[in-house]
Amino acid sequence: MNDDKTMEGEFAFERSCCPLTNALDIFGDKWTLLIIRDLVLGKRRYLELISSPEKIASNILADRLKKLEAAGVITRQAYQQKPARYEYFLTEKGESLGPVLAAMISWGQEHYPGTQLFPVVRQRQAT
Amino acid sequence: MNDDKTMEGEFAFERSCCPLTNALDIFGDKWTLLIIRDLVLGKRRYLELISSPEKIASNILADRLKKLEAAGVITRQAYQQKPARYEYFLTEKGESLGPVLAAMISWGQEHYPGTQLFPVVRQRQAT
DNA sequence: TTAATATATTGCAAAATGCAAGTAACTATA
DNA sequence: TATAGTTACTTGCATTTTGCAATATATTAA
Repeated sequence: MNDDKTMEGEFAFERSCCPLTNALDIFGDKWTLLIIRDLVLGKRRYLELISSPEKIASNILADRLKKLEAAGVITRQAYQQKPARYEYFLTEKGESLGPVLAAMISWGQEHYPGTQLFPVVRQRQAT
Repeated sequence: MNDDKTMEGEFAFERSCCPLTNALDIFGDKWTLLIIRDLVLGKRRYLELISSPEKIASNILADRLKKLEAAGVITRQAYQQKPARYEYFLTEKGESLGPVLAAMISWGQEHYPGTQLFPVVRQRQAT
């Protein structure tokens, strides 16, 4: 494995000690922030996430949910047993991506006229 | 090809009309925003860009520079002929990514202690 | 003549992505 | 009872992207 993240001290970074680089190592791809967006909009379940208009593939969604949970950005809670069914929620670390989303949405709206954000699915709980 | 970007009207988007999605279609990967970061820090030339500690591969850098120019995020200017050598600059569209970088850097610094931004290479021109 | 510099391109292996189909454990309907 | 539907995935495989090393091109310097 040789996973540097288990190292101690000041050199435990995958690519560099740049904060931007370490952020991109978590969500630097075409799908991860769309999942975060959907959770911010109130989506919680697999079928809700997979129903977004970008048509994420099922295996990609499952992979990203695992990685985001491992990174501490989301958690999942079983809402029923037999069979176990889960809902996904943003952690505080995930919630704090709000300004990142806001900045990117603002940039997109400015430079790609005609784009518009999707409606909120469900009102989120106050923390 | 079937490239929707040549279509007219309200349906000319690759994946969806979401502003976040369209932003991610430009810089949703592990490298593009690092190039933007370097340009913000004052880097201009190929060797400067390729010398960053993340060790971007030469073909990836060339590919991203082409795509960013096509997207109107950067421009290049020859600083000499024989042989032609280019410097890369952010356009206004590229400069306006500042708040996106700032939000991501802030998130990275908050959640990945020990990260620190690299020093400015060269003072940028006032616009 | 040889080396160095700057900006790439090429070839190929490895990894990530995309698509379709399959699976498991139920629940609802005929 | 049998059949179909729901939800949350997993699997297999082809395509695409990435990563790494080597090569290319034009020029200047030693």
